[in-house]
Amino acid sequence: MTGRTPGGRTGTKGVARAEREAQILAVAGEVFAERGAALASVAEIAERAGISKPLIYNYFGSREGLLTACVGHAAEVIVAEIERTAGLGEVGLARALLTLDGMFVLLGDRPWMWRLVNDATLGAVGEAAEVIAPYRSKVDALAHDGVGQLMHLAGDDDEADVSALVAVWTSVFDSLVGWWLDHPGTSPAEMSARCVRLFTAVFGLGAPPEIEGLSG
Amino acid sequence: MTGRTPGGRTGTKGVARAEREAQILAVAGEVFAERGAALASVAEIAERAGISKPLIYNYFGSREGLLTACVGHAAEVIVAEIERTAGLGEVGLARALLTLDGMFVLLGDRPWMWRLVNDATLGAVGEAAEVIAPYRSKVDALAHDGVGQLMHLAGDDDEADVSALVAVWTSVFDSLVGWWLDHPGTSPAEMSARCVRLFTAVFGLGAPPEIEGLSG
DNA sequence: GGGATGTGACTTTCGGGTAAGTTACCATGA
DNA sequence: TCATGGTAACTTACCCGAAAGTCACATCCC
Repeated sequence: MTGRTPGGRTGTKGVARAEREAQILAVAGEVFAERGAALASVAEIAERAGISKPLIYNYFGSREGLLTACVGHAAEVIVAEIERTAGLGEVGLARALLTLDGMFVLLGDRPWMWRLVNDATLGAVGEAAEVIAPYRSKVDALAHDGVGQLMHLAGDDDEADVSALVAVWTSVFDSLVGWWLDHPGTSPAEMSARCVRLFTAVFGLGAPPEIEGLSG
Repeated sequence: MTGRTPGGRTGTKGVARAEREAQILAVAGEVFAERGAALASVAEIAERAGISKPLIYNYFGSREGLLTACVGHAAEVIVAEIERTAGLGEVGLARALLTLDGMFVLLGDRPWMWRLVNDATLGAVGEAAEVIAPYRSKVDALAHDGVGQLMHLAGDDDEADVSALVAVWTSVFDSLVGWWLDHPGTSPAEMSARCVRLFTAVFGLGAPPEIEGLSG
């Protein structure tokens, strides 16, 4: 008697387990990315997926489990793409542009993946942080590799300098992808062309002049 | 009878209103920046400040009011500094380096300010978003100005290209400041010197070669 | 009919916010 | 100098809503 059925139907809808799981994962990825991983509620995910909250717990055990699955899947896909382009044999700016281009193509039909993996609130304690750490390490190592080559060419082998430039490059990459995601309707090819123009313009400027007025 | 005093003393501690307000503002700024604006709880702020939660509501009305005060103050200080260095008359990379240097000096004794103003979770709806929007606009306009000069020199006046490069430059600035905040013990002068080295190394590379294998 | 799929209604926890009362400081009058 | 009362500063103990997580039950397909 407790489980009356006034509004919605209860009982199975004939959706296979694997299919439902993939659907939840996709919807959850979008919501986590849109609201921020720490702020999204599983009630909203359930609503957007057209199912009830307990079903999500039935499939993923906990909110943390769901987030972990989303983040793990997205990170794996993204890192694989970065590794692919890094292994193509190009160096320097050419490698950078190839990596960007590959990412634009990859994210074409799941733009939320990038936002999810780079969510700032993931860094907090929790299972998701542990899941994403190794992927972040891999990406950092690849960036360190590429940036190190460039810096060596420029005659600067200071380890702290390389570390700082890795942070900068990672951030440049993120901002270009972010800008692209914020301007839908631009094809990957167009965006890659834009990146080439920007790189050419910026790197064509030459070294900066002497600066006066700095502290110290 | 209700207001018993089992553990801590109740009643005034003789702290003047202005002093207490400044103390709460400073502690709240740190906590908001550390946990993320959307995730920090006023209970933790109260605990770290050594006072009770209702006192904060007495001073700032609501959590939103407290956050707004923190963000507004921090944004004002930071934007003023950026405007100061932007008005110094330098252009291009020299202006960029001066702005960075000024920011390092400014943030020396309140490093949390940067993280707070650039908190990603501030963008969500709420009073704090409205408070920070005009400051963000100002900074964007200044960056747009500087980047536009550079791009014009390089012969690229495409508005979308400029917009994208503004995003990139903002992000580069943020990553350099962030790296510095993550490596305490480095003086502003040392960090500025590092920035000069990095800029010199990167911009000395020259334009990228032709790339093959891009999409499209 | 039995297992897989699915749900309404519930409990629990946590954090924002409030009501009501307590204590210290300080001015005033004698 | 000392009582006295008013006010500013502060706290305990509570309320309330939102979101995580659970339970018993309902439905469908073979």
